[in-house]
This record gives sequence, C-alpha cells and structure tokens, in this order.
Amino acid sequence: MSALSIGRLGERAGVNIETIRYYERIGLLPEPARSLAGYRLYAEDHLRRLRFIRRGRDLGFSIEAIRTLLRLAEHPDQPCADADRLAAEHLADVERKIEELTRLSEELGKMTRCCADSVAQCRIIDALGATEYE
Amino acid sequence: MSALSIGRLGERAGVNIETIRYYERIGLLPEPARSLAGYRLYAEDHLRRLRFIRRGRDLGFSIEAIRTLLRLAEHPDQPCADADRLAAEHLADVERKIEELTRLSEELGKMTRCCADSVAQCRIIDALGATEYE
DNA sequence: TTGCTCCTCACGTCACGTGAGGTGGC
DNA sequence: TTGCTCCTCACGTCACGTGAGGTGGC
Repeated sequence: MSALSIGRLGERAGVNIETIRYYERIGLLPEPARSLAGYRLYAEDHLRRLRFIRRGRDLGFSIEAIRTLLRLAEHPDQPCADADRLAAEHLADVERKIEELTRLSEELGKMTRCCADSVAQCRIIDALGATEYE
Repeated sequence: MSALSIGRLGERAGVNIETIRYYERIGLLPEPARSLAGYRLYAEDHLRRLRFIRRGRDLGFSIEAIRTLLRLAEHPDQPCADADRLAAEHLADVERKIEELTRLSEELGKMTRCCADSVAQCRIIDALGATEYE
C-alpha cells in the first residue's frame, strides 16, 4: 500500500496536477496526508474518487452535479432518483445543444465555399450584414 | 439623424448595454461622441456594426474572428479567401462539437431511465465507477 | 551539483453580467 | 421631487491552466 505522489495520481487518473489541487481547494477531493517535506500522499481511495470525477467531467456533468453524484455514490442503500434526474436533465441539455449546433452548421454550410473572388460578392460577409456598409 | 443613447442602441441591436461598453473597451466598436453630461451618442454606423457583431456571435464566431470579418467587410474590393477560410474552420469546429455531443448523448441515453430503486443498482453511478467504492 | 518533482500564490482565460456608488435629464 | 437612464470601476462566472519564485529528494 504505497502512497501516490500528486504526479503519479495525475498520471494514473489522466488529470492535470493543478486540476487535482483545484479539486482539493473546492472540496471535491479530500485533503490527503502529507510527507515530512509537505508533499501530498494519496491513497487508492483518492484515485478511485478522482477517476469518478474525471469520467463525470468527460460525460459533461458540471462540478456541482458531480458533487451530488459523489454523495449519492457514498450511500448505495438510498434511492437513486436524484442521480436519474441529474442524468436526464443533463441529457436534455446536451440534446438541446446538439439541435442548436445543427441549426448553426446548416447556416454556416449555406455560407461557405461561396466566394466568387471579392468581399463585395462574399456570402459570408453578406450574411453578417456587410451589404449595409459601403 | 438623431443620435442613439446606449440604451436605445442596445434595444435596436438586441445587445446588453454592458456588452456594448465591453465591445468598446476591447476596440471592437469605435468610441462614440459624448453629450455634455458624458452620455454616449451613437450614429447609425454604430448600429450597423453592432448588428454585424451580434449576428457573428449568434453564428458562434469568436470575437477575434469577428474582428477579422469586420476588417474584411471594410474592404469590399479585396479577395474574400480569408472570410471563406474563417467560416470553413468555424463550420468544422461546430461539426466536431456536434459529433462529440452526439457520442455523449448516446452514452447518457444508455444510463438514464434505468434505476431499479437503489444507488447500489444504479447504472449512472455504476458508469462513473462507483462500484469500485463499497 | 544536476534535474526533476513538488510547494504556494496570484493571475489569465472567454465573453460577458452584476453590483456598488454616484450623477444627469425630463 | 421622483424615477429613469446613464456613468465608472471592480469583481464574479466556469473549470481550470500558466507562471513566478522557491524548496525537497535521489
């Protein structure tokens, strides 16, 4: 059971060192023990928790959502309606964003690969209202 | 040709007042004339420019991209290859983001509406690695 | 001694929005 | 006088990343 340095922890979890310190500052990751020189010494449980956080971030959950999910994960006997609701809300957000971006890419698609040769005939500048300039 | 107050300008362009002052600070919108009391007095050209900026933002262009597009719009005689490239790059960004979010929504879709009743069997917590906790 | 890891603290990022505290105009 | 608009300036947002200046460990 050797302790992990912050560098090793970051490597194993795929998380930047400063990000780990940031998670500690905001109370997402518990403060680890320290060596005599003041180096952080992490246990296996820190690694599990940090990986949990990272997967949550990869899935696009906010820090506050992850905070809630971590609390839930610590109480396996409780109902998981909260987790279900968090995930459903997040999914709805993601789907809304996809719709928005799809509309956007259609707009942009109309504009690109257009240009005759000069800005005066440019559909991009045109779409932004540049024809009102002279 | 009456001048517009910042409030009227914001209304007509659909832009928040503080955002207008921010655009002025970063040099995106030229400094307007001032009344004796120090109130900003905008001309029609400011309105056109601000609408151009707003449409660009609505299309998801960065401030720096808009800065370039504005410069291009002021030179209608020049080739518009730069505008074309900016729009194409932006479109590629948007499409990449759509793909990412689509993958993400598929992941989330697998997780939601799952829960038997307790966190112990929760697919959401499970997916985040909570089973490694006990 | 060298080079690496670690430490803290402050500031930067992006594009704004909010809030404090005050003044001018009808 | 009232209420509205405007003014400046500083700080907050989100989730970090970077950089300064320094120290410990092999």
